[in-house]
Amino acid sequence: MTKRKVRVRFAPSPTGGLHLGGVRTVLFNYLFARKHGGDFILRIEDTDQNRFVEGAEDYIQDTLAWCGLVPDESPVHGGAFAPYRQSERKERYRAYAEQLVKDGYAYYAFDTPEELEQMRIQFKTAENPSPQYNQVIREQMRNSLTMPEAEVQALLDAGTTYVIRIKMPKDETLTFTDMIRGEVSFNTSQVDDKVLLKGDGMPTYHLAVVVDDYQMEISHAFRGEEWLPSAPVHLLLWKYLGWEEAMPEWAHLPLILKPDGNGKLSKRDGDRLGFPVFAMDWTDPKTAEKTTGFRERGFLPEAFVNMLAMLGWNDGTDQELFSLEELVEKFSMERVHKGGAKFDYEKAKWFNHEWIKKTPADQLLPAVKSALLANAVPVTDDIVLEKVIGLVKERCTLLPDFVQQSAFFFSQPENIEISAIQPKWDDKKNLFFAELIRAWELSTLWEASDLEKEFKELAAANQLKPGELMLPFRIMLVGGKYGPGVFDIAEIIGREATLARIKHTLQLL
RNA sequence: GCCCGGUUCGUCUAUCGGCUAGGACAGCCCCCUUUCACGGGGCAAAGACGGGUUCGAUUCCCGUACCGGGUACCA
Repeated sequence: MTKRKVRVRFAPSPTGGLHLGGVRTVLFNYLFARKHGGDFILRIEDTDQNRFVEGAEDYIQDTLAWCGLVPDESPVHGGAFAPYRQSERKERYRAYAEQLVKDGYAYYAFDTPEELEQMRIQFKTAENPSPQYNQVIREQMRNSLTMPEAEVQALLDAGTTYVIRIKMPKDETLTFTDMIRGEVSFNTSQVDDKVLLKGDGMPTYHLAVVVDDYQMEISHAFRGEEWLPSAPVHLLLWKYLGWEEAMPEWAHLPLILKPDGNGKLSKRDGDRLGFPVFAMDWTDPKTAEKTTGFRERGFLPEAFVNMLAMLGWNDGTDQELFSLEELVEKFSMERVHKGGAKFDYEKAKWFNHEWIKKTPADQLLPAVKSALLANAVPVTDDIVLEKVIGLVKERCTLLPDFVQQSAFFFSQPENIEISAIQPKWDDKKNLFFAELIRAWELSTLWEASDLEKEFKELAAANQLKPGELMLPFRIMLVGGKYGPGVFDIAEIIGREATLARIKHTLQLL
């Protein structure tokens, strides 16, 4: 291929939330574009007016923004190749379809949906459960190949609804090179006469994708593996339209599969198995059905993107944690795996945990703060919050985990799990804490290390093992058996709160 | 059915003919920590099957099996 400016596109149909596989396709497009100094385009493929879903396009834009995969050109970002919605490009497609008819590469078909259905029933056999509108069958259908020219013209003049179908040649071998799979071949006799222009005047995907990729000067076309079977149609269209030289290079990405059983991952699997499939929350405007997304589950976009990149790609080393910048630098389509990958939510969580650990507390702060506020944790002081985050983040896998791990820093725990200490509670311990209160009321220092030293010295003086006292102390401050080191907690919540919590619990015992 | 694609530990994967088949997640055990984690150490776990080609195949070729995708006036 001649070297030309790299221009790639993500071309979703706005029919609902953006699924994992979709975001991964975006990611690979984005990485490839950035790596080669090219452009990343978002094009909305809304040629099926029956499937239009309110809000879906905004959702796609929001998802890309959240992931940090912002397009250079899109319906909202504009660009030199606007418009970027196929519905707004409608007028462009018909002329090409008509041209194909004129050149003998396509034809008019007047079959009604009922007639098509009847054809499928009529020709259906055990060996051929789904008959196609192909080189053989088309001879028996109502189209400009079988009907006299005058009749066709009369139908056309009368404004009869028709579609334009591609005329697949007989027994030709079509070969192209897929960047991931290498050479792939098809025999045209196995491919049916796909509809190019629908009865409502809108193009099908097949026509639209070729026309738009050509007009938008797309250099590389990446899409899911489910498109591989229709590649010969696209190949032929590029050829018939006379644009063969400008055809993009193709890469068909492997599918993301269900964790259990078989088949490609669907939203239903997430509902069934309890993990997100969409990037962000999505509410179906018609059914009001709500689906949770990775963002709302508490994933960091960095982790989400990192996880997706590793689903089918690796750099050949053992490295698994990559920032977006590193991915841009190291990504190559040739290293994308051919086989589908079963989605593993546990591994996805691991990525998030790793990213929470490696992200500095101050950068985590906004996300953590909103998670805490959403759960009625009264955070006011960002300085304190930042310290807390630094202390607890290694024990948080998802953002909401910060709620349990840090709520007690900001308010006295409501439930004190005294059952954890009561069985082994005695007067000696009671006395120890009474003395501890007195000692700490007077102590001039209030740092974790000093507190721990005093605590242990006092324990020794009372002939008690520090270990026996640590859990009770933790329960007093935290309310339960969790959280970071107790003396760190005491340092942060301060003398007043520490002593108040000890006293409070002592009264319960 | 037909067409296309795929096939390494339970899962994600490394290996571009030399392998005692490596890593990660999950699992199990130990240490650390008298919370829970983090961290450290260890165990267990794989080349679908059958033929070739080759001194040598996980790697190349063929067949079979299995899995996936497609087979719409949906993308």
